[in-house]
Amino acid sequence: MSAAPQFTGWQAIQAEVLRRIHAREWPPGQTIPGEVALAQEFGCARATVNRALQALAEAGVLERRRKAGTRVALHPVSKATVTIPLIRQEIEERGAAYGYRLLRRQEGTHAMLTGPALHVTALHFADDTPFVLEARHISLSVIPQARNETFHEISANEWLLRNASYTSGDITFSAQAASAEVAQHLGAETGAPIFVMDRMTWDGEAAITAVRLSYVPGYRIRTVIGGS
Amino acid sequence: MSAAPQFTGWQAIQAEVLRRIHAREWPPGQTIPGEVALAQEFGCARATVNRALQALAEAGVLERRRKAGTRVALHPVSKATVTIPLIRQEIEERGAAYGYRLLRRQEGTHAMLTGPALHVTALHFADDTPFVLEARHISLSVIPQARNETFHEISANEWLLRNASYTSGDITFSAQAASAEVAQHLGAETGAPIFVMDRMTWDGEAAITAVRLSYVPGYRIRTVIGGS
DNA sequence: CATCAGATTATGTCTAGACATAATAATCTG
DNA sequence: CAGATTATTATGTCTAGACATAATCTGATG
Repeated sequence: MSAAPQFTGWQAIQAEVLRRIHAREWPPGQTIPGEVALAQEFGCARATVNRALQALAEAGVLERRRKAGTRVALHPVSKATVTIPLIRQEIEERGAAYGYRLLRRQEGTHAMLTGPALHVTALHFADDTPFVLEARHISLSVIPQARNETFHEISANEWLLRNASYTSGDITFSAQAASAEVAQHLGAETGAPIFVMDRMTWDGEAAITAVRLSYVPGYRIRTVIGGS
Repeated sequence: MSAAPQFTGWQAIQAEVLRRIHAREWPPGQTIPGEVALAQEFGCARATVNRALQALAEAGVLERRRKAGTRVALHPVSKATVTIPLIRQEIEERGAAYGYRLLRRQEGTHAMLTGPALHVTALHFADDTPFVLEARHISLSVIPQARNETFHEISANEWLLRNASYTSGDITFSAQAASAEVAQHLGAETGAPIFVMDRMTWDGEAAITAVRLSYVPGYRIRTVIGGS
């Protein structure tokens, strides 16, 4: 072994490993050579091989366990990374003009939030046509300064980014039938299939905000997997 | 300064950096100290700091540019990783019995695939109730051995995992109104909001398969962000 | 035979130093 | 002063060696 075509950089090694997997040289389930062996074959330091394999493990292509070694994942668990953009950003990236209108703002409570909550409903426009309806609840005990904001000029979406930070969140996507209210705001028929994104964010243990985004019919979210 | 509680491991450093960001010690947009400075402060090697910062940059929390330094991202672009499980696996993880039935299998062509294609329609059940309708097109020029498979016992979903590998893919999620046919198979009303996942996979330049999964009403996909 | 303690081993991570690279800042030149 | 060239600098990556950690394997023991 040697004469190895001098792979330069851990990304090159990652590519070569991927090639062998796709070429079925290392079929799913098989244990691949150890890091030291690969390092010698590729003519590089073990740390370099480690970097490459670790990245592939994170991507779900490999499964690694101490002592047991590294195996090609049986079920290449496709992990698709969906980037959740700012609404304004998403609209402007489509080449449309961003518009915003506050629909309602009132205090109350919410099942998922402790203490008083601020309820804000607003509509985001792309070139004067409704794009997404934002129904949000903000915890006033965690973010009291929200009380002083009218949300008339700036959306809660952006205001929170500037005034609060979160440590974790939870998102679900689903398809819902448009209620009469949602349909009216989005300019759709009642009962139309609506792509809905529910998000909940926490700062440590404290729940900050719960939001439901109802997108205009035809909306789709796109993502790429394995994109080299 | 100093007395720094000996941060051990790059993950600890990552945590500390995250803490400073959340605590607004390093507000969004601000350039944080260079790697050498941090390494000295934390009492570790620069490579360790590098590992931590690189991971955070990959997560979208930091923006790094050579010479310019490292800045806290202005828009914490939430990157949610959605794991796309095998259908069987997803059903069994819900504690339901998996069932499968082939509905149709015929040769033809497909707009996104070059050459002849095999069209397979099948239904996946959870405890005898329909769960998802799979409408798939397989390129016969890329995967000719698909011709010899009846897909009567095994779903195309699983068969492809065992018999083909992909290098890249493209997924879109959307909400669609159930067509009469879809509604009938899923036991839903025509026009009901259906969560739809369209997937396209390639092996290099060759398009392998295009599939549309129409989920039973009420289905939702869930993901977590920032989960430590 | 079943169980537990110790030897083995592959991965996980750190270190200290080095060179590469890209982008900014400074300087020189017409 | 504008434009081109060079110096500087922060990140990107590699190396060689070391120790840590967790599993597995081995063998001894009851």
